[in-house]
Amino acid sequence: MGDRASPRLLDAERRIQARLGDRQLDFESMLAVSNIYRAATAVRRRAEKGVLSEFGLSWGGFTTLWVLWVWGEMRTADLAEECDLSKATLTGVVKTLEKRGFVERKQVESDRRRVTVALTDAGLDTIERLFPRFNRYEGEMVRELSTNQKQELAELLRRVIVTAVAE
Amino acid sequence: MGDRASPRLLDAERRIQARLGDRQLDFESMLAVSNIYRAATAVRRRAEKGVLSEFGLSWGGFTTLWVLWVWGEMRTADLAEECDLSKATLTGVVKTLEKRGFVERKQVESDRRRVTVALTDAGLDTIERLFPRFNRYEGEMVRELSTNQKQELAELLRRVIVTAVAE
DNA sequence: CCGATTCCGTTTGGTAGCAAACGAAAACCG
DNA sequence: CGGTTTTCGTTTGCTACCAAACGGAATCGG
Repeated sequence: MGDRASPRLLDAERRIQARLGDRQLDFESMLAVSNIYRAATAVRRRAEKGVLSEFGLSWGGFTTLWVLWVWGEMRTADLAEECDLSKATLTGVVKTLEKRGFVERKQVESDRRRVTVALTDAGLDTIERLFPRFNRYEGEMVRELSTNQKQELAELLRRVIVTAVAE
Repeated sequence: MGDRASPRLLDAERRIQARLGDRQLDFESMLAVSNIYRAATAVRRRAEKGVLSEFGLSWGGFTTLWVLWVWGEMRTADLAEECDLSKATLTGVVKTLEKRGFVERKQVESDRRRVTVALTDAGLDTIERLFPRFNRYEGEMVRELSTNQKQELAELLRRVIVTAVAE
């Protein structure tokens, strides 16, 4: 209950209650959700300033490279879904990755509306050197958690994801 | 163990291992970190498409309004820190909020480099109507979790935040 | 005092992110 | 076939986000 012990947060809670008047406040949910967001921001910033910047990659760029590495050449639409990005955003990310020489676009002969994206040799080399370091960095981010706690965390988050994604 | 049970993920794990060869993979950490990010994205998107869009606010805009509501008029630098944004980003967010009529800037008389930001009447009215709904939405996002699990989740994330933010 | 330094918010230039509109290509169907 | 509809990826227009550079204002040191 480290959060509850913080005078900073107790103060905030008191202020919020004052603003809310009689209306009830679901403090546990508020804390859970806001911590999800803060953790994600912190972890992303850390990754981008640390490992990723050395390779000239953003979080989204890394994700895209990683997906292509694991799954191989893919159509734009599938790649976007796998990266959890809109088609429009993926177009931009791929454009940047192309500029950096990490990926290449290929027109599909049988259907000229379609385009596939694949790693270049440089992209392959980069992700193969980068991923082990990224995975090590991930380990550092959760180093205060036991193996069980990591699994517990992943599972709790999975339930939130399922709820949030469902329409 | 929901994640491990998914054939989709097992397949991915196998592929990653194949790419990695003999090098070891810290799968628990990978899953924990990637789920943090996916959960944050899902929760944010859901909030922006649901509650927030009705009020013409982004996640960052809402956060800013909320901080100003709880803490009152603030200097730009403090507001940026409290919102966990860079000064530059906050300038933009405040500009948007000003355009929408939610906040106003005030030059500080005693030190003309400084600027404070405060809620307008419209901003106050908005956040007072919005926050209860946002808090209800937060509850929905974690409705699959017991109170203990919410606290557990918040605590596990707090440890990650502390690790990631420390330099 | 006054020159150098520090402090503060904004601007600049870049990437990332989305929805909606678009244009070309394929598929559908009468 | 040929017109309509659907399916693609991209473009457009917007907000958000950051680091670094900037420029005005305050402060510090002699």
